[in-house]
Amino acid sequence: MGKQDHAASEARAAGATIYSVADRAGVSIATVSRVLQGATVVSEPTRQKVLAAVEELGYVPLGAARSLAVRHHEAHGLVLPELSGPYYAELLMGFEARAAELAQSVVLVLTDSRTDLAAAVRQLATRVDAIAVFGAAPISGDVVRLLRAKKPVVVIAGEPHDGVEAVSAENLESARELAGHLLDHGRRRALFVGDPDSGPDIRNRYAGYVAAHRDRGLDAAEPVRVALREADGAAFAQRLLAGEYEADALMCANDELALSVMTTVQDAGRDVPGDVAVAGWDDVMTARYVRPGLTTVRQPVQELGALAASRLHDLVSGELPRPQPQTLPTRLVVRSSCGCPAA
Amino acid sequence: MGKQDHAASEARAAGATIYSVADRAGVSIATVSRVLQGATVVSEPTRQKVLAAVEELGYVPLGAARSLAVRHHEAHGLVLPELSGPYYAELLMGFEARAAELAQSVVLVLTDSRTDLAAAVRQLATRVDAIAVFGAAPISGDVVRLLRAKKPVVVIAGEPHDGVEAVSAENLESARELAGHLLDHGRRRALFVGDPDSGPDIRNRYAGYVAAHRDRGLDAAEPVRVALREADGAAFAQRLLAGEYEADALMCANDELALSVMTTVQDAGRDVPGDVAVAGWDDVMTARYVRPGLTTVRQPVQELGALAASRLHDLVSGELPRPQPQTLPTRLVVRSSCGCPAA
DNA sequence: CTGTTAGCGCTTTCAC
DNA sequence: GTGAAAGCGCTAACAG
Repeated sequence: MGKQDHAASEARAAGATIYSVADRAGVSIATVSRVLQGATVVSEPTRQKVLAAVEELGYVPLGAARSLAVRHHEAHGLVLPELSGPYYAELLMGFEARAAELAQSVVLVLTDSRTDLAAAVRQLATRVDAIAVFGAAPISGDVVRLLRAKKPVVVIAGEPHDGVEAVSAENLESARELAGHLLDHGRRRALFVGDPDSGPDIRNRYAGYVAAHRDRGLDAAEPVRVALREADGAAFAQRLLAGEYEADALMCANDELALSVMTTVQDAGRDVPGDVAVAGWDDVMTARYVRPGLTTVRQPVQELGALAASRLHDLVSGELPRPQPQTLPTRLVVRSSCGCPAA
Repeated sequence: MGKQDHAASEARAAGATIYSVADRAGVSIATVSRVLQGATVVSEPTRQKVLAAVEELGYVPLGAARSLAVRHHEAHGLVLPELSGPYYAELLMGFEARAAELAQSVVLVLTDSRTDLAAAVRQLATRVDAIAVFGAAPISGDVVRLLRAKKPVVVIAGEPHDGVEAVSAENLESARELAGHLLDHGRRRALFVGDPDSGPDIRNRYAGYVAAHRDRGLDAAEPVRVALREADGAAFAQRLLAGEYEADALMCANDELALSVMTTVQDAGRDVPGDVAVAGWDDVMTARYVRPGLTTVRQPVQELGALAASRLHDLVSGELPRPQPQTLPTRLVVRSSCGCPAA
């Protein structure tokens, strides 16, 4: 029985199931399933009857039932720290767009809003086929590894853990190029602003900064370890103005930092790049609106998100994980905060 | 049988099910379910055995099976146009955070990346309990209404359709205040830049602009109908510079527009606010970095997202839809692009 | 081309 | 406090 009395619920459209549709169309549920999946051949008249019934009943299939039957969710999970600033938003856009192409839903988890992150991630694993986590997201390696045992995982802008594949943008070489550019403007007291320990991205940017110095037989200074938000930049700028640091160039770990430093310093009457050159990283929208325009490095952020989604899909489809991180190229964007003449 | 040979799969951890866990712990699946849901009372020794088995097997429950059994998804859908610029990103953050509090997953659909939007939304309806769609998202009213028949829907920054509840931020009064502020600076050729037909938000901002004029016995000009992106602002600015319009103040429909207009005009040698005052809407990050600082209106965007998530949850829980739109207050942020002295 | 039927893995009465 | 068993709605053999 059970199955049989589905027919009884036909009336309340809200509860339309494959049974009520089949009933109404005068066919079996298998046929309904067939026309809805567009899979096997169904005679045109039958197909029309079914479609009509679907329409009349306003039938919306229950995804969970399908997932249970086919044994996968057709969904990817994405774990990001937050969405302020353009970086993560673009990453997400790229991820979502590619996932859409691959007919995968995306379920999003923002770690900043979670008190129990491990639980959130476990819960996420419950409803997706694979998960992409941003490298800097404060997820313990344990959780990632645990997950890895059950579902494909790729880390974005992080390092490949044991068996966990990574995708990222190139950092070291472009940082070396950017730092070199600053140095070649004749700056000799270039400071790196940002904490190399806050993640592999920043670590590599600092490494590039060091490399550029080494290339020229110069000594690289220790990094000024500050966090990457606006407020941290402003605070650093105040210390700089107070004479705590001496610098004729600032290579900031990202644009948010660079912009707040630059603005704070300018408001105090200093000239950029005259007194101090400033450079950032990311090429956010604001970078081209400020005066002088901010010299920075453009990352293919959307492509990075898309790559993550693609790899997830590959992995779900049985592809082998790539041990080496997939690295996307970046590009130095020279404007005038570095000392170059305005365009 | 079927059920019985679940035991056989115990070996391959990847396929751990509630059966293998029960088996391993020497209890029934009902008991496993109980300890995992923390629902009914389970003796401490039993609970420990189960937990141990879960741990050893690395058991990750299958969300779809639970959803099917409990007959809801514990997930909310959110349909947004895209994520460039801070507005949608903040909305999403607010939505996600509140959804997390309510123990709901969020599955995101970006319309700009979809070719077949209606299909995407139908597909979304398949896996969530309720859906929030941004008012300006190009979803036909039909789709929304169809959905409405099956699942709770709330529209964000849109208008309450028949039975579809709306949440939004206050626009008209703050627009009136902003326009009045411009006018009270003595500006007499204030133009509204943006297309009132692009959505209820903009329509109300224009209405406020008109009201401010009426308040003062002035005639309001027709709106300059341009889209809301950076490029549209620059294009308009060029036409302005070419003398196609005459204006001593520009009230732009959003900050993105305002910023590109302001920068373009400045680069051509005009003074802001000397030659022309500029105001925007949204209070994006850039608004406080440019010089002069952009006068704008701050919207409680995150709260708006949170409100949408809350309402969705209420609706799912059987609350009645509110016929009137829930409106959140906004606030005029005066900086110096309007003609006020810099702080 | 279409119908029957056996699960997919979990929750939830109902007994004991 | 614990187990047995009946579904939740859908897909996918397997027959016919």
